[in-house]
Amino acid sequence: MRFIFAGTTEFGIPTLEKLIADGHELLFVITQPDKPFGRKQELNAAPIKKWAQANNVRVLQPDKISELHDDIALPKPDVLLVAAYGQIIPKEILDLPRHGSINIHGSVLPKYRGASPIQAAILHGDTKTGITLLQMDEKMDHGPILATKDLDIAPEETFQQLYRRLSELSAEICSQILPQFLTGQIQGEPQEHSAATFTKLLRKEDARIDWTGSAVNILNQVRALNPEPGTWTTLDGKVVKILEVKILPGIKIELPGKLFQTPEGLAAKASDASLILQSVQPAGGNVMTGAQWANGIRNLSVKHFI
RNA sequence: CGCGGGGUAGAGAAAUGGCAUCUCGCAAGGCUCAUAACCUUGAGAUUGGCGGUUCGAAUCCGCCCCCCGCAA
Repeated sequence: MRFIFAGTTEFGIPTLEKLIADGHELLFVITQPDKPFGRKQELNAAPIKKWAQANNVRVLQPDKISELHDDIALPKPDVLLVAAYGQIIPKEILDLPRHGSINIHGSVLPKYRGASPIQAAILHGDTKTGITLLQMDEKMDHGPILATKDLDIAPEETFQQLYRRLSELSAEICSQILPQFLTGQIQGEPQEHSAATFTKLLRKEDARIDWTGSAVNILNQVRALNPEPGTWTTLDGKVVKILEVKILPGIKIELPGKLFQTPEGLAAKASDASLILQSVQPAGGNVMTGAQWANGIRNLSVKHFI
């Protein structure tokens, strides 16, 4: 198989490595242009670009992928494989390769179409998710399904852990399914569109903790949204990131967001239970345990998150 | 020159020109049926670095190094 890969995040790396190990030919990689990043507007290359450079693979970084019409058409690739590219790809481009374009999606479609399927699964407290391999059409995550693979979500699993496991599962499914698709042994099955659900792009406000919510919801939010965009709340008007929490059953205090000491460390009250703050980061400060943070807070007993 | 917070004992924080303090941890001892308890004592600091102002600088001024939040 001769293929082109389009992707930006590290999600696609295990898949690329697996496909190359299987003997498939990677023609080149398409990724987003380098963008100013960080406090000093430093230019930072996307993870896929770094990987490609380290492996002597050609990298193209168009502002719009349609600029690459000829680059994609001329080498007559078998497929264009897309994973977390971050741009809408027009149909003219999708149809260029002999067998069209294939997308790897981090959920079992038609559930969680859109930008943040992995976060959505954790956020909703799902116990199962998976990977879908689908043929791309003009609508987002809408095309015929070639294959899916399920994966159980562990109760305490974080976004990063799940993300990594799903990226490895992607490598498996591509290695197994793509060759069969090219030889016609597998054909796409249309999705059940009436069952489709969608995930929105996560915004900063989605990551703010509502202390009047249930402890389980807050736990899921913390698991799903770290490190990006980073779950947060405020104390005395200053932002505090909440990186890791554990549920502490029982209600002792009425005010939501109220801070108090426990044998296991600093905790804060939610509506139906409390959360032990295992790892926090005040604005301007380093990551620390809740207990360490508490050592420096004056009048802790009258403080509460808002 | 994108906006902003910060560097003080092993950790987290006070102290805005005058003996460097508090909480946690650590060490020794005491009290308790018991402890995330309490009491006593102790060790641990060149206050990021260099220079300047001053009788006196963590504190004021200048330069440099480093860490981080926002934004992108």
